[in-house]
Amino acid sequence: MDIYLKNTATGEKERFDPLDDGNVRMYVCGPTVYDRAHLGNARPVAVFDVLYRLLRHVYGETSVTYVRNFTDVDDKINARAAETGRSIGDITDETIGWFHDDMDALGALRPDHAPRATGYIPQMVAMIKGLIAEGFAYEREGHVLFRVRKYEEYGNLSGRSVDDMIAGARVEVAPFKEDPMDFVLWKPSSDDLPGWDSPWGRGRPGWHIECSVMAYELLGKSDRRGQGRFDIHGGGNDLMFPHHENEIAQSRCCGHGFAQVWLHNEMLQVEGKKMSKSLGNFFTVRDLLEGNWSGGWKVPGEVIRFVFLSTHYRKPMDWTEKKAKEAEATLRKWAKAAEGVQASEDTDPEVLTALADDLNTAGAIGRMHELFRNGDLPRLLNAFILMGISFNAVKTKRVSMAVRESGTDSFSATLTTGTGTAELIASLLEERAKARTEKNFVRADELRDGFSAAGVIVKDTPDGSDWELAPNFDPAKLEALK
RNA sequence: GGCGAGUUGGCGGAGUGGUUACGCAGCGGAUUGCAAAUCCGUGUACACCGGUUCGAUUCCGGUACUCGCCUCCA
Repeated sequence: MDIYLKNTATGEKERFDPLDDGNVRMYVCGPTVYDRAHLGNARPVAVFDVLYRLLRHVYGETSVTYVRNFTDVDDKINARAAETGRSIGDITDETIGWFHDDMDALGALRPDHAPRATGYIPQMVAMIKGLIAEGFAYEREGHVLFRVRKYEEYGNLSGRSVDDMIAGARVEVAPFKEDPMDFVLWKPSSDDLPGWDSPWGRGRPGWHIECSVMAYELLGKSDRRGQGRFDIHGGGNDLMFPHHENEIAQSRCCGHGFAQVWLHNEMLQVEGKKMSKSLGNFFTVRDLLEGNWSGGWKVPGEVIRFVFLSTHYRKPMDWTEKKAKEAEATLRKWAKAAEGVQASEDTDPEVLTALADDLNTAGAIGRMHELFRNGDLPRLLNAFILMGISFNAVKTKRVSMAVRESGTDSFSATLTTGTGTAELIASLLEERAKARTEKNFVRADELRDGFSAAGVIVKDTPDGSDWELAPNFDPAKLEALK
């Protein structure tokens, strides 16, 4: 089974050829932990989780090593600590816990290693020392800066030349920089900020060096030929420059071969616009899970995942409420049909081929629709497992997608706990069924129209009636049907 | 200004040098006491202008528009 991936570094879709079939190694940039993960953070997690699963499927579960870091030393974290008066450790611990919870909800497997930057400070210091020794970095006023001009291939990944970048670019000009493009490897910390002792005084690492170090320690070090190489480095498109460019510069200048294949996912938008706090379309994964967003309803994690996977990772993806509803409807339909069905042992070849073709998840989903239509439920389930999509929450949830009026959300809570309204609906449905058997169509129609007017959507199936609440759900009208 | 990505039917979204994506919505039918649900059927779209070709939505060039990055946001 050949996997093809579009390598940003070469611009070509290439056949993936791991350095070591027995240990396929992948690194993905993880979050800076100062707050809940927003929806945009979740896209690369879902995308690279599918790749992780595919690699495990092809090379074997124990033959893949996946690393995703946590940046737990950063000025944004310091700022958050200063604002709240809480300790940095509290904030990062809590945020890391949240991140795991939220990504678990999306059905993402935990990486094999989820290192924290602060666990690798001595290694960072060592790498920086090496860079200085070789003339690739220099110390000024407690800072250590990377000498970009010294690395000739700088800019190759993102296709930029150093001169272009400086012309008209808003680069930070600091008096101690030799060149405006030089970036920080180490910076001094005042007493109130986290810091570690170093040859350059008490300070903290720059952002980029963390990834170079952790990728080397956990992946590159095990390169059989001792060249510090590993297979795949992934991340969001926005990280390509400067973050990934800087990682490459640092690592290559230490003699590390670094990543062979670079993958970048495109950005996420919301209702056609960039997600931002000022536009009011900013929400976290948790907000979606709990119904605390503009749509107002609780979006199960698998629905979020399904929406992500229905667009190719290298295309901009627009989160819309309409898509979320469609995704949920599809999952519910499949979940219902697949109840009690055993997944097949074999994977549908077309699903696998689609995924192996540069992670064509949308194509794979298209094929899954066909499997459903053809009644090949065992293979549909197998595809679900391969893509990490479950549907437990969708299956058990009777109330969700349409509940969005602020006043009705409390009812959904009541309903899911099985008290009050749910019993009333059940008894009225029973009454209607009885009326129909007795050919009392006047009462049956009255109930049918009544449900509709009260905002209860009834779906009759061979096994009985299913129902859900519509946005216009009106408990008073329902009560009046008694 | 520099760099990059994209433009597919009402909507979403794959893919291909000449044959059906697929889903949703719509329409027609079956079914139904009437509905709903379900099932069956149904849609010839690929921004614009050139070029290559027997033939291009698919390759090449240009134009327009959209979006992203260049500011430690994935």
